[in-house]
Amino acid sequence: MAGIKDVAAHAGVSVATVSRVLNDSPRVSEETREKVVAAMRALRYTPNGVARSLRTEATRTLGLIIGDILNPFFAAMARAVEDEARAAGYTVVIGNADERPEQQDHYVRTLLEQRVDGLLICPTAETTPLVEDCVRAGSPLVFLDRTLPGLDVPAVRADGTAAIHDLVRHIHRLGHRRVAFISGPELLSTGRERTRAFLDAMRERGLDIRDEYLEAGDFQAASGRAIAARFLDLPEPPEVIFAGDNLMALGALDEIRARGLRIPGDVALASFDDVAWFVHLDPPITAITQPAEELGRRAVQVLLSRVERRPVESVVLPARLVIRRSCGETETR
Amino acid sequence: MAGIKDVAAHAGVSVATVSRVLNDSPRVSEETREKVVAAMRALRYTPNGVARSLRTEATRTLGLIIGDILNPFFAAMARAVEDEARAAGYTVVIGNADERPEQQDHYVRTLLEQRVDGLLICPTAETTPLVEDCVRAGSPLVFLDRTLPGLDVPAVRADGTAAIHDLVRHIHRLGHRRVAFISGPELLSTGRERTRAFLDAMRERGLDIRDEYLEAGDFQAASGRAIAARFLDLPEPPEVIFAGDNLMALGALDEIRARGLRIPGDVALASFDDVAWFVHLDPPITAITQPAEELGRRAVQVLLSRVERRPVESVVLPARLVIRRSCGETETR
DNA sequence: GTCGATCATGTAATCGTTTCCATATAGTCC
DNA sequence: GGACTATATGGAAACGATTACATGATCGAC
Repeated sequence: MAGIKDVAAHAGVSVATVSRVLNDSPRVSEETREKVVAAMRALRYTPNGVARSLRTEATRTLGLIIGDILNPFFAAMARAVEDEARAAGYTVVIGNADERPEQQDHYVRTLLEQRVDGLLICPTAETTPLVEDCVRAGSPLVFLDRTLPGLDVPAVRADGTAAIHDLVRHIHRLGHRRVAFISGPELLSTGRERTRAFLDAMRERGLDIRDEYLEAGDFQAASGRAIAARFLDLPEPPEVIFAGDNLMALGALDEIRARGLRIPGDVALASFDDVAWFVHLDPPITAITQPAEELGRRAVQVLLSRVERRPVESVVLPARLVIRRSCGETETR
Repeated sequence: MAGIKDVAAHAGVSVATVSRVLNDSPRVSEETREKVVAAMRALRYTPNGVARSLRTEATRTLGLIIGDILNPFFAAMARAVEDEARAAGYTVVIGNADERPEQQDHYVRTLLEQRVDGLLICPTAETTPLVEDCVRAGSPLVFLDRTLPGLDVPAVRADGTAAIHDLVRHIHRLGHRRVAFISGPELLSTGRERTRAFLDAMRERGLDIRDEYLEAGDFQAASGRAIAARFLDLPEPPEVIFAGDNLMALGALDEIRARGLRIPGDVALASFDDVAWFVHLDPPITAITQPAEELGRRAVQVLLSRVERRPVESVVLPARLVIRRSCGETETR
């Protein structure tokens, strides 16, 4: 493959000059520039980004380590990250951590070796020593969606507290009293936050929370289904099931359907995390929507601020309740 | 950041030796290896992949240029590509072409500059000169899901012909005669193939295809909805609407629901492309499922064969009909 | 006509690895 | 004990760009 030397020879100039036209330096005459451009075209020259990166210590590449690209919420964030990065002239390398700390570490290591300019991580449950090292070493790191306690890393995430309060009020006004929550893992900041908000909101409305109405899943569909089944098997089953993410809501939905129960007549359903097809369900599912795209975009902006050593602040965006029909139709009060 | 030189100095050996332990060369004594490993640990040495790539002319990186990561079919392929690549020791750079040839070109150019070892492309409609250049230059290229006519590039894709014949038979046996097809763009190989298979299958069963029952969308939800609306406005609307991909099926579903029509009583619905939530709909949607994960995995295998200069062949996997309830319950014949 | 400024261009060092070749040491064989 | 081989290590040249510094030309001002 042709290199800068070949172009220089072909155009009858030095490599320095070729490099200058490559980088749009003003220090080169129009005439020479044209000669060089012609030579590049003739030789089908493609600049070697690897060599350039070695010299300039910048790869114009961002790493994104994500739980699972199949989860529509993550997919939407990934998409936005990609768009925003491209707009800023960066490409992004995606790593699926699959919620496994060791796989997350694999990607942190690999991407660091590839010398990405910055790293966006949706951290899995545990803080790993490797991540701590990164923080200490000052690698440009930004957490996305979730945070890790005790680490001084800027984070871009949504806060569902207000939306959960709204949801509980909505449910309450609909006349429901017994509401069960399929929570997320206690180890994830998002899981903790949602459980706490739910409990607070219930207490605030004077609704008691029975122990058997609160169980933690793992943010995957199967756990949602199993927990919903246990709720429904209770001597006094809940009137409402609120799932802590879209996949567990899906699992709960399956269980409800499998039992031939009607929503919201027999049991109401609500979900944290909205996904496009909730609105196509019958009835459409009431859900809390997170601004996935904006999270992705903002995360890139924050990360690029860090990369360029500008001051950086964490970002918290509100989630929002979207009332549809799966909890009931008319609010009474 | 510490480099190989620092490690060498710290361990009291030469850079060559450090490099050898880095690459697991057998030509280094156990004693020295330990000294070097200790030095690496002490200095928190992270190998510089950029420098290594420059020297070895290999980046252990694959590029994946895809229509839209938000489309669950593409997301599933991307996920599989990533898994398979990781298993082989590669990372994946993803580019969203968004069905725009110029954006596809942007990524081809960028990834080529970054010297990815191979490129997986889901080509957009038109063949661009840049892609032709790549083929001519012999860059390791594999097409995924779609092909481009007249280019000698291995492709990994699904063939829906048999499944479409099965679907038409299913519909026919259910007693339906008037079936309309929302086809994909004529410019995409998948669009063409599905239309042709549908027409063939209909003819084979002696069903006539009225012109007004065949209209091409762009594989996006909005076009599916608009075309479904036109079908339903016809003096004699179809008994069945078959959508050429999952997003257009979604659009059609919206239109049907908006009109308060019942599925399959008022109009039946079927979709090319299955997505997880079709089964949660009421009624569950009859669909043709493509082996997205296997396509992704096989594509990586084929691409790596090319990269390693082993012989390469295109792969065609069958799509499969999944009968659910959206076309009717009991087949008569 | 000389001086200095400005501009276009060239020379060569550099980035952090890998790897070819050379070299030193030890071990084996006759 | 000398010749040879095997083994462990080091020196230095790549890889393909960027860039600090040097150089020669042109030009205006005095």
